Amino acid sequence: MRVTIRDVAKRSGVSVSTASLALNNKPKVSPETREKVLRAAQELNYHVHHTARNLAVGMTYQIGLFTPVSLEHTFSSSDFFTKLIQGIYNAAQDKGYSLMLFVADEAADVAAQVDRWIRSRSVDGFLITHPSFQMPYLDVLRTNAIPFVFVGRPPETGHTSPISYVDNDNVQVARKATEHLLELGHRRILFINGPARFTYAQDRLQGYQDALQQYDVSLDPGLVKAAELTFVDAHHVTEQTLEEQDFTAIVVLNAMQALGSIQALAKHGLSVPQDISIVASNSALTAYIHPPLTTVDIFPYQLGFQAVQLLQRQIVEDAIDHAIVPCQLIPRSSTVALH
Amino acid sequence: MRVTIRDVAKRSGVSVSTASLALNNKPKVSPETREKVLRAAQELNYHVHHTARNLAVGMTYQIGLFTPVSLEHTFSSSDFFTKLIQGIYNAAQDKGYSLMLFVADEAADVAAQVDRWIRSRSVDGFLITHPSFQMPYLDVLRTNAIPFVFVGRPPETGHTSPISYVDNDNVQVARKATEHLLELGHRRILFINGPARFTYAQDRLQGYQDALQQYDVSLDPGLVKAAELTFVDAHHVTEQTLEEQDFTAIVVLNAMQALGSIQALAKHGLSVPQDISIVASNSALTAYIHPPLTTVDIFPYQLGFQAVQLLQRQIVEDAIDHAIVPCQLIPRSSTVALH
DNA sequence: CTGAAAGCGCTTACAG
DNA sequence: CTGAAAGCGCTTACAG
Repeated sequence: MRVTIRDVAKRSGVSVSTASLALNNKPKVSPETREKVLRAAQELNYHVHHTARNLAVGMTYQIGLFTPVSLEHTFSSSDFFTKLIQGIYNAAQDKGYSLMLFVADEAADVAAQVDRWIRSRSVDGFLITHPSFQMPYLDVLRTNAIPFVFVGRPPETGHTSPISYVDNDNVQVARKATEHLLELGHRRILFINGPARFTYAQDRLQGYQDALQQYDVSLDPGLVKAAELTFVDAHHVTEQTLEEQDFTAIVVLNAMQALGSIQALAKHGLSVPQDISIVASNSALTAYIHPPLTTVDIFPYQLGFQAVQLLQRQIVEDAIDHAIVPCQLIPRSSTVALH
Repeated sequence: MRVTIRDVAKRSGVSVSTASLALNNKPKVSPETREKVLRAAQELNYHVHHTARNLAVGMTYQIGLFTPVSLEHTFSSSDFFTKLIQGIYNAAQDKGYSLMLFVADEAADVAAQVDRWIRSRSVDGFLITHPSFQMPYLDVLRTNAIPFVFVGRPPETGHTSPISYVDNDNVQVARKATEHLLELGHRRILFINGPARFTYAQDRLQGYQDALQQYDVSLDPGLVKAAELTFVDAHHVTEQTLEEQDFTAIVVLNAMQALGSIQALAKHGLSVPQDISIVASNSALTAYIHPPLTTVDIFPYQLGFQAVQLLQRQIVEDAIDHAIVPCQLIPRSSTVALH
C-alpha cells in the first residue's frame, strides 16, 4: 500500500495541510510540529508523489533534453557528450529537476513534436544541444514562450530576441593551441578546422588568426582547411596539404582527426613529434593514443552544469543570459620545439 | 490560457466524461459523438495534460533509462550508445512512453537513489544498460517489484528469480569473425577479447572456441588475450604477442582496438591486410579507418527497440523474457586469403 | 450511449 | 501556528 501525506498527517496528529507545510519546509509551522511530521514521514518511509505534487503546483520539474543524435559523428569519437550529460544531470538533481530525453530524428517532424511536448505540459523548459542543427522548432519554442537554452553558440540568423546559451571558449581553444606552437618556434602551422556550418569553427578560426597576428605571422590561406571530425577527412586533408605546402605543425580539432593526420604523416615517412608537432582539443582519447597528444582541454561537464543553471534562471526569473567555459592547454609529447 | 477537456466538452456539447471517453478512443461512444468531440479538440488545439492524466490512471508512462556513464570507455569510441538510445526512444514513443534519464555516478549511493525514484513514483519501469556494473540497486528493484530489463546479459550471481534482458548474439559475433578467417585459410588467429568482467567477453570466447573446433584447429591459449577496448591496450597486446607467437590474423572487438593493433603492426613493419588480416565488430568507425575493416556488425538500434518491448510486456503482463539480436559479417578489405 | 460524481495525492489561499 | 476546503485536469465506475 502506498503511504500518502494523509498517513503522515494522521500519525503525527496534525492536519494534511500542516503536514504538507512541514514537509515542504514552509516557514509558518512550529519547530515541534515540523519535527513531529518529519519523524512520522521517516518512520512511514513517506515520499511525495511527484505526479500529484506537480499537478497541484502546475509545474513538471522536468527538463527536456533535446538532442539531434543524427549528428553522431560529432560525438561518437569523444566523451564530450557523456561528460556533458553528467554535468547536466548533476546540476538538474541539485535543483530538483529530472531529465526527459528527446531524440530528434531528422526524418520526423520535429517542430510538431516539440509542439506536442509543450502542450501536453511535459517539461518546464528545454536544453538543446547543437544549435547548428536545423532549427524548425525555434518558432514553436518562441510562440509558446517556453524557456530553453542552447548548448553551443547558436548561429546568427537574424533572431529578433536574444537566446540563452553556454559554449566553450572556442576562440581561446584555437588561440592557445596556436600560441603554444608559435612559442615553440613553429611558424607554418596547418590549421584543420571543423566544417564551416558549425559556429565553433568560426570561433576557432578567429583564435588561430588572433594568435598569428600576435606573433606577427601573416596568415597563409593555404594552411587553413576544413574537415569533418573524422579519421578519413583529416587523413585526406593532411595528405593533400603535404603535397602543396610546407608546414612543421598541425592544429586539429579532436583525437580522431589527430589519428588520421598521424597516419597520413606516417605514410609519408613523417613522425610525430620528430618531424611534425600536433595539438588537438577535446581530450577524450588522448590517453589512448600514441604519442600522447598535447591538447587544449575543454570542459563539457561544466558546460552541462552551467546550461542547467541558465535554464533554471530563465524558468524562475525569465532571465536570458549566456556563459562561456574556459579551456586549458595541456602540453604532452606530441609537440616539440623547432630547431 | 490552457485549454482543458472541459472546454472541449463544452464546445462539442457533451459532458466531460463523454469527452474523455471519445478522446481516449474508448468503445462505448457513438461515432457521431466521437467525431464531434475530436473536431472540437482539433479546433481548440487541445492536448491532454499528461500530469493530470497520469495522476488519474496511476501510471507515469515514463521509463527510467538508467546508465552507469562512468563506464565511458566502453561507449566513447563507438556509436553503440547513440544507436541504442535511438532504438529505445523510437520504441518508447510508439508505446506512449517518455524516457527519463538517470545517470549513475559511482560515488553516489545509487541504491538509495533508485529507492527514491521508485517511491516518488517517477517511472513505471527501468531500462538498465551494462549490467556488469556493480548492482547494489538490484535488491531495491526487487523488493519494490518494479519492472526492469537489462541491456546486456546480466552475470550469473545466483539470482533467485530470472531477469529480463536483451543482448547481442556475442557467441555468434566471435564465431563468424573467426570462421571468416578460417575460411580464408588462416589457422593461427590472435583473439583479442574484452575484459573478463563483462559477460560479452565470456560469450565471445565461446564463439572463438566453437569456430576453431568446427575447423579442427586446436586452441592455443597463447593466442587468447584480454584487453580493454582502447587503442593502447590493443597496441600493447598486439606488440607483446608479436614477440611470443606466430599468427596471420587478428580478431578484435572494436575499431579503437583495430587502430591500436594496426599501428603496433606497422611499427614492426607489418601491414594490413598484406601481412596480417583483421576483423573487428561494432562498426562505428569502420568507414573512417584505413583500411576499411571487415566487421561483424551488431545492431544496437534493435537492441534498444526490443528492450522497450520487453519492458512494456513486463509492465502490462508481468512477463519475464529475453531477446538475442543476431549479427552479420561484412567483408571489407582488411581481410584477405592466406597464400 | 451519456452524465454526475468521486477520486488520484498533493498544495495553497482562506479563516480562525 | 493550524485546519477545512477547494482545486490542479484528468479518468472511471456507477446510474440512467
